[in-house]
Amino acid sequence: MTSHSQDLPDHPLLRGLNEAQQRAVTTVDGPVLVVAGPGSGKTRVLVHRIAWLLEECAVLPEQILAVTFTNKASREMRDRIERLLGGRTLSGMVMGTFHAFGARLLRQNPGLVADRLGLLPNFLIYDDADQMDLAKRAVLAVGLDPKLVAPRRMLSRISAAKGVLLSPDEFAAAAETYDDEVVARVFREYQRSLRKANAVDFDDLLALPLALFDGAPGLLAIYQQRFRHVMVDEYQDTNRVQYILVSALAERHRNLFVVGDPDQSIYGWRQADIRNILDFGQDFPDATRIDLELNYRSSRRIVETADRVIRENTQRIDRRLRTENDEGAPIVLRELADGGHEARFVVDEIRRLTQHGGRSGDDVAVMYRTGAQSRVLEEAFRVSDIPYRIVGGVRFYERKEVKDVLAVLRLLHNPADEVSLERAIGNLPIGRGIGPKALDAVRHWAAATGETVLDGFVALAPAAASATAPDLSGTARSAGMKLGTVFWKLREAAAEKALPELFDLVVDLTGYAAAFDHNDEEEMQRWANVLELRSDLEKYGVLPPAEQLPTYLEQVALVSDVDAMEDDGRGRVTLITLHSAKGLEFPVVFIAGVEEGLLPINRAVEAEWGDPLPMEEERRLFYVGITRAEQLLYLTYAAGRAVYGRFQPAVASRFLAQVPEMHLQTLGRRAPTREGGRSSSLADRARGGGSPGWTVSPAPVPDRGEPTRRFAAGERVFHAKFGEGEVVEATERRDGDQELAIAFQRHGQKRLMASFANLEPIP
DNA sequence: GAATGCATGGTTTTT
DNA sequence: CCATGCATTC
Repeated sequence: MTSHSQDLPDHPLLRGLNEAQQRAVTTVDGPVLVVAGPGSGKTRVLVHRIAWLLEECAVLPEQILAVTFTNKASREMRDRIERLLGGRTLSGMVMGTFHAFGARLLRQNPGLVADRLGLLPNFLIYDDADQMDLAKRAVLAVGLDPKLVAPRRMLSRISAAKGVLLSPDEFAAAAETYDDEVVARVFREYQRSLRKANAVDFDDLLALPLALFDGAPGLLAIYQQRFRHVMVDEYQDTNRVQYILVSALAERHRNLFVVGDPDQSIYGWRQADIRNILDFGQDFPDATRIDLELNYRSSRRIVETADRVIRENTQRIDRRLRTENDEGAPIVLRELADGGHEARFVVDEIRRLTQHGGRSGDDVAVMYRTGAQSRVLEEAFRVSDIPYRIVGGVRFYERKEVKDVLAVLRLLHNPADEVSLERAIGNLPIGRGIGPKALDAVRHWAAATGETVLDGFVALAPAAASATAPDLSGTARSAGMKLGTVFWKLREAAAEKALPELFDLVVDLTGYAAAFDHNDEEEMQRWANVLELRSDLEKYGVLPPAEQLPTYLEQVALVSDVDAMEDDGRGRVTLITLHSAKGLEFPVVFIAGVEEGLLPINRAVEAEWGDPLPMEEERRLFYVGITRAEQLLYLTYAAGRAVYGRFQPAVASRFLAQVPEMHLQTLGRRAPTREGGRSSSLADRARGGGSPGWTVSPAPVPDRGEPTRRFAAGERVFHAKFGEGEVVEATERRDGDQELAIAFQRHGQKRLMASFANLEPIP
């Protein structure tokens, strides 16, 4: 156990760090948990710590494994370490996402992977859309109707199962309900066809390395020996498999350093297990815990608001976020009539800030809960003169025209990829004339010969001079021959041509290039996307020819939208989901759609009674959004919104009730509605109550008919959500209501309004 | 087998 | 509203 901070208080690598940060940097032995609030300099700590290990502790780059949440984060971290160490080489240091690390591990051990897992070295990583295709085919294959058994739901059940390392057999054995059995059947079929396609999904990238270690303990020992220091960022969003993976890797040297913030855990739906961080001390009893609570990012008003909002949650480590920053500007709240007005307000306000407020567009981000909200916002930006970029939305690599071309490239790399084959046949001109019947015949041939389906088509090509060929006749045969010939030619080209030239041949020979109507503006945009793919490919020319295509395909599968986000100096405003915004920061942040049903999302509202956890996750999401802002924060919501093209009235989010009135500036009047006088809108009620702010929780509308019972301190009460509790304090309010502080047995102390809480006295 | 037109249902969040 | 899937028609 050595701590250098006492010996070297003024080391260059520690200069400018506060005491807690210095401890985090210099505590290099044993397990360490850093609980880092937003803006508390955790990236700085990670960067300095790695530099410290290399400079002061004689650790070699290849002995370090650092796992980040996005590739962008790891890129930035690597850059910063390099800058800090002035050009010292970091080669050998492993830094990237869990998924990238898993993929790399599998790629580095092709022999074992083939032996133990039955995957050939050219295996592909299936993305979300591929997984959907596969799940749907699995549903059909087990004789079920995809309309009744939603493939998406199957996929999420399968993912959840894989997230706790269950095989299809184990899942089937544990099935309790009929629905579980259905899932089990689909799961088994899904996994079978995934392997048959020589492909893995995202969950496999985490689970298969563990499976490999199980079957080959020697391999695990090599990695355990190598990684003297294992670091994990955004630890609150790791799932059980990721936890097991890092614990296994760090087992020998026991230098596991994790950084996270339980209050920013927003991936519960992806099996992220908040227990990983909450129970770290139990899992590693000798762990050092370091808290970073001082926020350097945001104004005091923003920090206090965030702190006040998150304190409502019951499932958290009690701590207080603080800052020494200036008070800053008030948080702006604005109600608009609908989504369109909201979008225009945002755009107008940004125009004002950029034209008269000295802001640049890239200082600004607009955040929202659901991807669907980006549509109206984008519309408003498009008609404005303000440049913008959307992070997320329809991903580049998921665009139909891009996926079509990628399908061919993937087939050239992995001929077993039937999802891509079907896609190519269905969407490219070269697939014309090949229907289900023809495909079936080729499948039969493939099953009989042990070849792939694609090879069945190639066998039809005269040039291939194959001894056997699928039994086809008539138009199907000639169509199959054409397809086979194209792939036969493309394979030859793939062996000798650089990627951009291969691309040219692909779009040419498959007839895809000719299929775009040059007079149609939309089609030209799609063609432009296809061409963007080509310029993408040009970057891979520096690699050895045999590695170009595989490296590219791997990159396509593992790159995220945030990763691809770059500052191009054009001053673009960022439109981004709250989830994607985690880890980012902007001087100016707008959070749009702060409404019941949206933030919190409907599902969480519906689940609330039976399960309060989703609601708490929604609140964390709001918290993440607030804490992205450095100086200016705008919160907007609409009195109504088009859902599925139908107008739905909306109510301000309950979360707004926690925004301290003293930090709030409410802008403008509410747009006129046709509802007449009575409205449950928060703004209306606040005005009606005579005080210009938020004093009451807006969620449930009080039943005016019943007189509210009065409560006194010491009285025992029952609450539908929080259960039994005791009134600690009862304060009379001017409006005749009571403000109660109640200590609940299971959920801690809460402040509730008597008229809203619906409390039952317990005698 | 392909093109066209109608019906239906789907929106959390992503590596 | 929009994307997808199915039925109808050629």
